[in-house]
Amino acid sequence: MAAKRLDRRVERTQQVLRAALLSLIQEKGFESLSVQDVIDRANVGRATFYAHFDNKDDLLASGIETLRATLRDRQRRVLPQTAGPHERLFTFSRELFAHANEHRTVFRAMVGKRSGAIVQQLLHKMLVDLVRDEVSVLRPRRGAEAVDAEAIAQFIGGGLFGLLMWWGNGKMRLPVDEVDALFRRLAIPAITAEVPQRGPESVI
Amino acid sequence: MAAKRLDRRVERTQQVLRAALLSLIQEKGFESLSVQDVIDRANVGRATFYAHFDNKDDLLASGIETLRATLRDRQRRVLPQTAGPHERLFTFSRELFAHANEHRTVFRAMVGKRSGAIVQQLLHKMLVDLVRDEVSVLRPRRGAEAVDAEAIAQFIGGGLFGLLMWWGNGKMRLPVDEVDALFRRLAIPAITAEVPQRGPESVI
DNA sequence: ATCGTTTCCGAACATAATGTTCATGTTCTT
DNA sequence: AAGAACATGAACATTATGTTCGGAAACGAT
Repeated sequence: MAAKRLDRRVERTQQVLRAALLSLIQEKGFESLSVQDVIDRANVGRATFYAHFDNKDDLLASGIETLRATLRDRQRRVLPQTAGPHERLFTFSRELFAHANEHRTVFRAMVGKRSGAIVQQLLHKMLVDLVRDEVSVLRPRRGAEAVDAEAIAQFIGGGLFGLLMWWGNGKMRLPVDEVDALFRRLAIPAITAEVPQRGPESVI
Repeated sequence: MAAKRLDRRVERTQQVLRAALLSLIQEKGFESLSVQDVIDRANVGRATFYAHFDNKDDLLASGIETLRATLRDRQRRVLPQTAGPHERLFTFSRELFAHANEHRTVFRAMVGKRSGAIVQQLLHKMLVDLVRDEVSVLRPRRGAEAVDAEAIAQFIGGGLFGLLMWWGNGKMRLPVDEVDALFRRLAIPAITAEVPQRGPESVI
């Protein structure tokens, strides 16, 4: 947890490596991109790379971690402005779509057919985590429902992922607000349906 | 479309290659598995492999195609027995979960952490396709709603994928019927919510 | 400013997989 | 039975991977 102050050189090289990866992804996609490419672009010794990361995938994972942090910050910055409890559920989704929209070039390169699978896997996991946070807060532990809560998180997280991929890889014709609204319209009923004794409105 | 009668040899080698792939996946996972491994196990010449498939991934894709066909057959066999219209929506889901349950060893090896990303990508796509078929049938084209229909398919397909992964990679504590029921409870409200003028019951 | 430590470099190296080619032999189909 | 289609296997060029090591440079602390 406690972020130990890292050696300047370490921070610098890791940063430059992530940057190189990002720029290369936009050019060639993740799959067709070698460690050699990265260290060339980053101007970093081969041995140095392997001193920091196990391989390509490890570097990517570190990059995704950065993204997650960025999204958290965005959300924190916006959260105090949203008053209604209706908007408070899945607050992150709006920021997610907005972020994807702003960096659409990078986004497309990352999750497009060329870059593919591993990136998507990591993104999927990240989204499920985000959803789980909200779902578990929303419905405190009540014994047997714990299983269902996780299932719901998996379902909605997966759905969000699918929606995001489709929207992002398509022409992105829908504006951010509309995809987000669409997501909410799809996700919220799924939650409420799992609590039959309450009406849809009482959940928020 | 029309399945041309293939040369016996062709059919045989492709089949033995797919079988070799499957058994190897269970041992090492898909990622850490070379073309060399496959052709050794299959007892097939190197040149022969590349005469049939472009690479590992291509072979895998062919395998998934087989799976899809299997599922289709299962569904066709069971469909006439299901009477109520309630069970007619997403009929394939039950067969899907059942199939995963029967071949849980293979399933786990395929989509587990070791095999990973590409397999999941293909499976995801397959599920979305299956869902789309049902959703588009359910709500015929009505102009502007076409966009939404695709979005719904993506959402539900993604959700199903998430659910399946979670269930399959976990301890599979829930019986088949319950996961399936869970899926329906989550998916169906998502559909009906998109047609506000109708009540939840009228859709089925 | 110096000193001890950490990191970086860069080149070399062993290993391993990839995808192609070709001459030859085998097995289909008709 | 004959010609076409397929399989073989070995060789080959290419490319990437991850590791090693001595020496140089940058760092943090005092």
